[in-house]
Amino acid sequence: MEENIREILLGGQSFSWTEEEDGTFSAVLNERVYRIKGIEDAYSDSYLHSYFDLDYDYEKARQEIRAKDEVLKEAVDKVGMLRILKQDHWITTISFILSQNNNIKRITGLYRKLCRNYGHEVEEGYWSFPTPEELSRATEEDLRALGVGFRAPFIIDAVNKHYILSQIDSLDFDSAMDKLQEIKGIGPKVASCILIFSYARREGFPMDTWMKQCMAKYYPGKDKSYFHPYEALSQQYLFSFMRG
DNA sequence: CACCAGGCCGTGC
DNA sequence: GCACGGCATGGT
Repeated sequence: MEENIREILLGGQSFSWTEEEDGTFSAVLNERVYRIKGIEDAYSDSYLHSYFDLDYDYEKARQEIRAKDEVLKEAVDKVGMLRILKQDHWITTISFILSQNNNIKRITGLYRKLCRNYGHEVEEGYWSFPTPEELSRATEEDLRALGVGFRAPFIIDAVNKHYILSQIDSLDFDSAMDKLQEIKGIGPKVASCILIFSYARREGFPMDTWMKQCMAKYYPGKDKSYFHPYEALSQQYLFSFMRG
């Protein structure tokens, strides 16, 4: 089954990627520019090997999710094959703080403004996402001027508490959720996105507006435990299905 | 003009 | 514990 690379990179789990005119996807990660056409381009690079979680059997997971019920079958067949990325903790944290009460297009725009204004140029025209230290130069007023709105103080708090992100790996899921929510602007939904999309915690099940609709319509009375042990990947298929 | 977008915070009960 | 209004911005 061919991977839905566009949905994987642009469908709402990452805001780092740009689709170029020729169909190449590019992103600044790991202090350099990566350009790929498909997953096959990731196998020869150790950073991308981890980033695309190539050691996990997504085909098997997909088949088991597909066999769960008719809704998931339709979702999986329509969406194709998804992966869940293992992204940088810091980048993912700020990305999903930006995501609250926002849409993917505008989140991507704000992400790029942060890169252009506070990151550094690793190649002509390609800017890195700012480190906590780089972003600490920004005041709340600076961030509001960029257009992040009421999320400005949340970003400042994340800069001040970024050390939290190195403490997550040693915690169980519930403790990790609580720990991330010590940062202002991070609630249950954003915390679960961070745990899924950068800590490979497959039991996360973010409930955004799309998923609330989905659960009310197709899974009344059920919760994330129904999807065990594929909570995160099932959610990702359903999210793409609902938006599609 | 309204309502929505990968929600959360502060307040009130 | 749960319900509610407010919140910046841009798109429909």
